[in-house]
Amino acid sequence: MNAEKTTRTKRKPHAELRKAALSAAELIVVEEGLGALTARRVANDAGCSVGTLYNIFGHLDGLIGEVNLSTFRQMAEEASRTSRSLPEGAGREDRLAALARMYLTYARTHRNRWAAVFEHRPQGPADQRIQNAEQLLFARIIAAAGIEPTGANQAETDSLRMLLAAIHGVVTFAINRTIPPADAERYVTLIVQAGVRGYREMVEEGLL
Amino acid sequence: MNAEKTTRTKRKPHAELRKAALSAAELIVVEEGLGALTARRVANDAGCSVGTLYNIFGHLDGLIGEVNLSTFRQMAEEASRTSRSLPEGAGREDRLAALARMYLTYARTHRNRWAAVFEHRPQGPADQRIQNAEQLLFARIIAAAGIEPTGANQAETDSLRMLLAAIHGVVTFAINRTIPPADAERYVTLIVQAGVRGYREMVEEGLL
DNA sequence: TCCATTTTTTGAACGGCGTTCATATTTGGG
DNA sequence: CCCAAATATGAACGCCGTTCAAAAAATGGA
Repeated sequence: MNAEKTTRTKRKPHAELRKAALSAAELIVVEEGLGALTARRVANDAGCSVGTLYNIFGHLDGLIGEVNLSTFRQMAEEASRTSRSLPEGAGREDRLAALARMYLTYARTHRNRWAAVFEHRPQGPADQRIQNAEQLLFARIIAAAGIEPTGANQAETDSLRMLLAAIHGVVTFAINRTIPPADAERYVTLIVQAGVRGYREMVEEGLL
Repeated sequence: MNAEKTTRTKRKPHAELRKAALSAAELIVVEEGLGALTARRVANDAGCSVGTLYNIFGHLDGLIGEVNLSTFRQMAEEASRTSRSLPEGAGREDRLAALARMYLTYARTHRNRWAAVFEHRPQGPADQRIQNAEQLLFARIIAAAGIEPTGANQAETDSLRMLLAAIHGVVTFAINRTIPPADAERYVTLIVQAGVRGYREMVEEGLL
């Protein structure tokens, strides 16, 4: 007997509800932070029961993961926008500095979204999609900086990753008020300049 | 009438209980992470009721703050230990690189404690003691790097703060597996080298 | 059309959370 | 010894994430 015969077609794959829940969740995170996101509130705002939410997203982590995915996509889009707004002949240092300032501005403007991404790091293998989105963001930034992602010069990509990590650190400290927030913009610009110079010098010294 | 007369001496200022609760809380954080720290568990482990915990610490945040304070102190102690273990004539770059590796090692060895410090940032003015402890840690690191904390050269202190932020970013990304953990030690060393060179060059260029 | 079957939705329920508070207990000066 | 002040208690409140039996809705064949 044909097994295919008995499989029923899935009805509405709760597409609309999924979107509604996601919008509700994003709104809550944006306005009140990840801590305010609860299953009951999302269900209420989306107009369904908590059980239905669990049918759609599995666990609440799934919903949070979706919100964070969209945050990474938003940041990647912002990086592209920043890149396009730069003058054609801008050098690498200027491009990187502009992207670094964009990252700082994003973190400040979308503070809760930005924080949520780092507050909630799933550690299972479920975190693959997030990793992918993060790598995509980095690829976009590296491309926006005007570097071809040819695997030829691994040292160059490596040092760019390090620079991004360094920028992230400065932004984190600025948000945490570990360094004076007023200095943050100057700092991110400086660290790009220092990083570019340090990298260049180390290449010349043959250290890379 | 003498007001002093009517004030009763405080009995046991729950000194022992406070210590017991703190030890219990630290053990829970170290072994299971900040998420596992609950008032009921601490009360149970310390041998008191939840209400008593609230009498001692005000809110649970107070208890968490104490744990985080002790983490900063532990890290400051570690920085001093690392400094002492360096050869007498070690240069600044080597000292900073050693301290950066120490920071990475601490984050890995005491992962839950380290994460707790950044997971829980109080934003009220209650965060003053944490800020102080953090600044103390930085001062120790800067001293351990062999720099006199004279206010003379502000640019030097500024750039060191930036370097610490950069190191923090690399360590964060390594812990998050945003950059390959296997590369982390090399990365933190490299970023110190690049930072020192970039700073030096920018001073020569008159940019600082 | 109608009904058996599958899929989806529901809301109550469970245990645990932070926090509060009336009550009980302990304390030390007179 | 007694009593007022300090301290400790544990039950209670409203919330949380999560589960699940039962209800409701949707489907496809007769």
